[in-house]
Amino acid sequence: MVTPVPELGRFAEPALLILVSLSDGPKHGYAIMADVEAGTGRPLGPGTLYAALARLEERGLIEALAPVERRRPYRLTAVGATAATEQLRELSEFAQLGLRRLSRTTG
Amino acid sequence: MVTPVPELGRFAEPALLILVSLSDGPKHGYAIMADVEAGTGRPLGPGTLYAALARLEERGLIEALAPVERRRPYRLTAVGATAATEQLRELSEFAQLGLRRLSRTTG
DNA sequence: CACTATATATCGCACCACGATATATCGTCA
DNA sequence: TGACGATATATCGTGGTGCGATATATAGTG
Repeated sequence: MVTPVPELGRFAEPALLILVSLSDGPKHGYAIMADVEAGTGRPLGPGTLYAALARLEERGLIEALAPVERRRPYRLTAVGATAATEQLRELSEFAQLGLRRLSRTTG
Repeated sequence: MVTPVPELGRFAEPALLILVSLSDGPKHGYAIMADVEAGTGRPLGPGTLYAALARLEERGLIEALAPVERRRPYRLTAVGATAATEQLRELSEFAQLGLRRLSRTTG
């Protein structure tokens, strides 16, 4: 049997998943989908992906590179890298706090 | 000046924020709001809170205790604790991965 | 030649985050 | 006592967006 633990909504913001994927180096949409699914075990469908990419570019966190064949690669901007780093730091801190508390309770 | 780094959407799922807050021990809504804001620096308004509480109870991740005065406290269930722990572990792992990648890129 | 993988795009629905607003009680200070 | 701020819960409306479904097209492979 799968799903031993009930779903607790989303794992992380699709936007953050994308930024982390791009922190590896520039990638195009389809590669991001594959990378995210491989890295987190959760699928990131095209509907979610391309909408999020458009928003991230619009907000200057990523930027489009010259298309190669059919591929439309994106690169993390400095602003995007900073934003992602900050959010990940806070997220990590939060996760540690939560795990500490939970292990104290659960034993 | 504040906001040196642009907003990157939500910080974490309100549901997870609530579960972590309750991992400390039972709390009522208003106390959760204060706790979350104190712990993460981000406000959790009543609209978000009470809707999320209802959903979490419905799904068996938290349970209501007997009201005391005006207060309606909630407690984390065993299922909720397991779900939260699992999600936090994944989140932590993801954050570490992201930070490792980003520090490699940024230098 | 058929089928799968690669690749991007868009639509529509449903969910939900969240500010605003309402209501009520309690404490306290003038 | 009366005003005010803090405590406490509830609900509504709207905008944002997650995400499955669908469409389209090309490249590779058996």
